[in-house]
Amino acid sequence: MHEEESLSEAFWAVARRLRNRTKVALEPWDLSPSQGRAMNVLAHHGDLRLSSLAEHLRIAPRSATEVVDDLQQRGLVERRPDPVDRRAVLVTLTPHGTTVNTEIQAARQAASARLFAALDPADRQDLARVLEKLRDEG
Amino acid sequence: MHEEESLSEAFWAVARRLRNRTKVALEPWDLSPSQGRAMNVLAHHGDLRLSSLAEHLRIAPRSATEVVDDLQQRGLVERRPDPVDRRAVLVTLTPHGTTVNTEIQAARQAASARLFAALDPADRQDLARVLEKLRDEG
DNA sequence: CGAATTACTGAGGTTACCTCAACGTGAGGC
DNA sequence: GCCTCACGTTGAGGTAACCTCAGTAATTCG
Repeated sequence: MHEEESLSEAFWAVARRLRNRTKVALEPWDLSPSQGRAMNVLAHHGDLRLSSLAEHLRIAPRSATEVVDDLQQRGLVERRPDPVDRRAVLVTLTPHGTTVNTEIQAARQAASARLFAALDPADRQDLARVLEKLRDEG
Repeated sequence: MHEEESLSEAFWAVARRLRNRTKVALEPWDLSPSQGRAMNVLAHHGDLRLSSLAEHLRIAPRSATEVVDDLQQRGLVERRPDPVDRRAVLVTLTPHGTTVNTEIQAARQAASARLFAALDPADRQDLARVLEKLRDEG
């Protein structure tokens, strides 16, 4: 009866630990959540219009302008005119931005690896299997 | 090599689903995160001084005053003088607050149960076992 | 041409916190 | 009984990371 409750409690307890570690690992870059996600979205999708970047980040276009402004000031991102629509702006990672994003992902991965390292291979496999079910079904 | 990365990715994907569901389930009460947690802390610990409630919530005492103010206005919580120290204030759930907290926990549990229901008992046990390790060790 | 779209800008608002300083009251040490 | 410290409250002001609304300029499309 209380199985689900303790499951979600345990889940959140682990999530909290994981979040703390990645937060600490990401502090050196001092990026807001949206800024970090923006870098990653751009790394995966290549150039994006400001409007579609906003959609990916689920923030208002007005806010995306500021996120990109900040990222651009730091030289992580640049604006280019869209060749097929001169009203539009394409946002791209600069080479430096690509490097930084790679570093950030590495730090993030290292942080979580340190937590999951407490598990033996069998546990990791169990966890991976169950998480996949939870992610895909339900 | 990429095992930890996908593990944490899967973990966060599941966390996101879980968070969305509980958020939706909790909307009817319109409580801030700290307010919700405060109710729960009080339900578990009984009376608490405002200062120790603040510690439990990891917020500043100044902010705890406001959280309790709001909860009190809604009749979920009441302030009583501490019998052993008349400077101090004890915060308690009212009967109504206890009821509401129970309802909230039920809604939260129902929301997560719907997700974890996708698992068969063996998977649930595996998950519980692995999460416990991650929560306690690491 | 006129309407719609794209992004930028400014102004102002929101939430959920924070710090700092001051205040009234009460507790405890000596 | 004094002095200092602790407890909660209050006010003022600040912050991050968003939001909406309104208006502008450039451009595209029917």
